[in-house]
Amino acid sequence: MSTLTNAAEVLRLFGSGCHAITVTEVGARLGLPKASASRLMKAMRECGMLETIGDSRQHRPGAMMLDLAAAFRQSSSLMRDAAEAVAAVTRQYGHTGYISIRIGQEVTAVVDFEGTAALRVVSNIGQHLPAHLAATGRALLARLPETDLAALYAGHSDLDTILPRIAACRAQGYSLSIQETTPGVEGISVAVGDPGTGEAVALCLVYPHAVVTPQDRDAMIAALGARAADLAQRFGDPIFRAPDFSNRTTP
Amino acid sequence: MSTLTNAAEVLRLFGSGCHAITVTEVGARLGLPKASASRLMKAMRECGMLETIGDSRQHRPGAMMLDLAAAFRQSSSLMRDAAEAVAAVTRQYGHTGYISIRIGQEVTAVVDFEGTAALRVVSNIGQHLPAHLAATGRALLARLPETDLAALYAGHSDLDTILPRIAACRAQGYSLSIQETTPGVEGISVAVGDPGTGEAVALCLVYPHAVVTPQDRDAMIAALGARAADLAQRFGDPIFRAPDFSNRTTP
DNA sequence: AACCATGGTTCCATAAATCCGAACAAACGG
DNA sequence: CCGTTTGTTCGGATTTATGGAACCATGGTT
Repeated sequence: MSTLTNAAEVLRLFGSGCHAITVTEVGARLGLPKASASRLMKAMRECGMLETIGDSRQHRPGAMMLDLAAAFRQSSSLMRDAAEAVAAVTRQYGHTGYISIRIGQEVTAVVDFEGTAALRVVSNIGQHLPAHLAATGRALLARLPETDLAALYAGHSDLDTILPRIAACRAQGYSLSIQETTPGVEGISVAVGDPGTGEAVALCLVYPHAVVTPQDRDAMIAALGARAADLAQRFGDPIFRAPDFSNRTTP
Repeated sequence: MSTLTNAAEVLRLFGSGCHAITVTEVGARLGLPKASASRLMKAMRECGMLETIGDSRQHRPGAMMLDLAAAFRQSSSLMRDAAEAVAAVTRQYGHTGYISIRIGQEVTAVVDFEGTAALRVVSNIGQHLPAHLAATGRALLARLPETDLAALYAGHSDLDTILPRIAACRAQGYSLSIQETTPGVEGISVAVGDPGTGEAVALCLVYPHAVVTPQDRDAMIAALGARAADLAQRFGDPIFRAPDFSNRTTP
């Protein structure tokens, strides 16, 4: 089914900052003759997968993607309930929260809740980060058996630092990110899973480093952990480990 | 391109509460032989458009839809800026806000911002409402020339009530919904457009009817209208009309 | 254990769609 | 207006998609 594959490749070009694209660009990036690119994108327009922006030559994903992303979120009880839990913590503390999932070596945000606090965080839905470099990613990786983790990162140049860091996160029950992905911003994350579906999500809060004391931070970790523990009990997650403050690191 | 059309039809089944679907259901709903449905969905799984939920037979849209929805939102300066404007009003008043777009006779939400107030609103992204029955829809319809509006609703059974209602909304510069789509909930909406791309979005706030006084409501309408006016000026919207309280109705 | 129903997958000959380069059309900028 | 760039259409050979039949997997019943 080459047409479907080509269409998916076109759709996959939208990411990493690419919100709109022309026929010529698609042809160049996918190595398609311009006639093929033009015809494919015409067909994708006609079935709603793409749409043009006004009368311009720029194409973007079609509006149906809003429905599809919503259906994806709603398809999982775990994601739905985790989102509710994070929303509640966001309301409680006023900081931005979100839930993330892992896809291979990357994490991506599923839904976010903007806080009322001073920090304005651009939504990171649609962004993919290396999992080991983000609090959410580390929390999710910590759920993997050692063998699976080693296999996932086999041959990775930073293997020496990744494995111990994830192990520390696993022992601690949460992960912390200090100015790691965004200057001035700290993030805390706890992951929980559903053995019935094999899914796992990371619950996360982000806040400005400068305005949150260590005591505040611990309170938020505890709140996030309590919500996650509730989810873990509800879904019967055998891997879940509640945050443990007795051995502090920044994994 | 029949395969692409079929794939799009499969994807379009996700909506109106359908978050997951099996091969047999797809075959039945699209009138496809089960062999065709099976093969099509297998190909869609392989290119990431669909994924199964754990080991079950249930299929959902693939996670790539999160990226595509984000790209859709980011592809439009108007949507981005309108979202920021609504987020600010949500923070200011604590009520849930969102922006919507119109697709034919329907409206759908693009992005929402959950408030801190008592009202817990389930995200309506992924829901489609008849435009004329929603505040956002009426605000957007009010932007259409009379002839376009009449053509859009030609033959509609409620034409006698739709046209005057939209006209009233047009005269007033905003629309109001009182317990119309959700019991106990009121919504206010103002629409603004970008003549460069031909796009229009409705900015909207929803709040519990019981806790918001008419004075509060007017203040929120004014705040939303001021933000929309700023957008209208920035994008050069010749149709925009600021909220006008001198002739109150509930259009 | 054998059988049945249900849901899903694979096979294969035929039908339909796709492909690419060339020709053509449209849009843009000087 | 003209030249350049971008995008679209055409058509026959090639590739892919199709549907019914056969097969497979799973769970429940006798």
